[in-house]
Amino acid sequence: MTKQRREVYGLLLEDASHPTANDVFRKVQDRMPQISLATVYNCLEALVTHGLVNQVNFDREPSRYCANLQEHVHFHDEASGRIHDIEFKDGADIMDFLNLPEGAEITEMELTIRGKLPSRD
Amino acid sequence: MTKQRREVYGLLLEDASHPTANDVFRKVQDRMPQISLATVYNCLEALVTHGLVNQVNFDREPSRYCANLQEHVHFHDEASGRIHDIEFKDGADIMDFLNLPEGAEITEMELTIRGKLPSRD
DNA sequence: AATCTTAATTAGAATAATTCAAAAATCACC
DNA sequence: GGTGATTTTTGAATTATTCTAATTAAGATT
Ligand SMILES: [Mn+2]
Ligand SMILES: [Mn+2]
Ligand SMILES: [Zn+2]
Ligand SMILES: [Zn+2]
Repeated sequence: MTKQRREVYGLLLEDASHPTANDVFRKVQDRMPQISLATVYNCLEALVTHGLVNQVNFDREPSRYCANLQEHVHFHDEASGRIHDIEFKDGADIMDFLNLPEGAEITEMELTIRGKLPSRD
Repeated sequence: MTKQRREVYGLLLEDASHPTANDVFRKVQDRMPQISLATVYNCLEALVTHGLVNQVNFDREPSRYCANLQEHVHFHDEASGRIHDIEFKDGADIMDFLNLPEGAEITEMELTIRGKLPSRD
């Protein structure tokens, strides 16, 4: 854990907005004006490799980063543009919904949903 | 439907390997040597816009294209590198597994799985 | 058939997220 | 405090995709 990695990680822990590498760069710059974008990419890669952070991809958009380690899916709200974490119901197992061939092993799963959330007025 | 679009679409109908734009380009060139990569991108975009073809994204890899219009998810086999279409079980509804907020509307959903399929020996 | 109209294709340049390479800085340990 | 390993920094390279401008093709109209 270097200073820069701690800074990037700390930001992701308190910012659940699923920022892009560039978002992270701009925000970390407030506290470390000399940090470079390449370092942010390096830090994010290190955090992802060590399993502290998830890299989240939406279509061909820039990758976003998420420090929520709970298994969850991503809901992309078309109205606000915001991304929300959605958890599975207790006991839900995705294997129960799919016609997977006998003996298939799942390493990793990514579910993203696009839609509208009810406005909070 | 232009000649080029028909050619690209025909290829995708008979090739379920989820080829990239570049894969499509190389294969269509056999039958239309003068076609350009930009045209392949244009044709794919037109087919996607008109709902005949799905654009499939895996992490940050190049987009792949799929003419299977049945609702399905993608299983990326780590051993072979191949992508397989997996269907939902009858009556399965993803909303039943998720803690979605009251009133959320789903426009679109994408589920990709990475794992190992049993080898077919 | 010749002309007009519109949309599609082509070739090549531009874009933008990400990665890479080399040099400078930092760190860990003796 | 020196030495080797790791990280950061800067700036250049990469690469999938998009854009631009010019050309071609396809239909419709005379
Ligand atoms: Mn963002
Ligand atoms: Mn391919
Ligand atoms: Zn998340
Ligand atoms: Zn498919």
